[in-house]
Amino acid sequence: MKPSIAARNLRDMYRRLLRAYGLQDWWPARTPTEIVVGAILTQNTAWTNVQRAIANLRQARALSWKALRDLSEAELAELIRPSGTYRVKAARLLAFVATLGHEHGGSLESLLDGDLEAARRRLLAIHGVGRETADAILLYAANRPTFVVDAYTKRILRRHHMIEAGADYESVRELFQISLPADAALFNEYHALLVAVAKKHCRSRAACDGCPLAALPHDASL
DNA sequence: GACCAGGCACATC
DNA sequence: GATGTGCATGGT
Repeated sequence: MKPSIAARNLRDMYRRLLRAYGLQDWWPARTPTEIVVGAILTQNTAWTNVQRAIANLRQARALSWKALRDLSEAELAELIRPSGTYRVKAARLLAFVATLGHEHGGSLESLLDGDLEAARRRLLAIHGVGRETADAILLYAANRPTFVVDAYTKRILRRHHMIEAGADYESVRELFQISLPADAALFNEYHALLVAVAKKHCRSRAACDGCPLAALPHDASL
């Protein structure tokens, strides 16, 4: 697909979703610390379970870098147990805290500021931070214009013939980056709208009925 | 009871 | 570079 066509399709899709669902206000005004913690805890996990874990951390007054650093891995694991894969995630949270302390003087701003792609590479170098988590942290905690690609995003774009089967993360992200203005509020909203439409209309073939994207060329079997 | 959810690291080919 | 596997909970 020619880049100009893909760009037009992406913008058309956004207009349809926004008209159908309105502003989603995803991951609004919370502390950057809580957003980073949530981004790691939500890896392959339903958001309701992440909220339980975050509630535990808040209850334990552990939602700050200093408090997290002072917890043992076992203590942290116990607090975040409801979010699943808790031993893995405890190690990842502590890896993030350690990197922040050792290489950025404990300043999240210094980690996330500066050239966007450079900041993204710094995040990706942290154990436990992959592409989606890095982009979520940059977008939601620092308001940087990087698009968060998830399984829903790929599925919808695939169904609408906008990407190839098996398209990798970076190529899908790049499609958004080059097709849309670099606007964090837009990227935030677009991603939230994709999740909303997928949850409502992509669970089964029959669920396609009433989908705001049904008028666009698509293949519901994908 | 299977399947999924706002993935990632690691091993293997 | 692509594919397979372990991690582990709570909801449907």
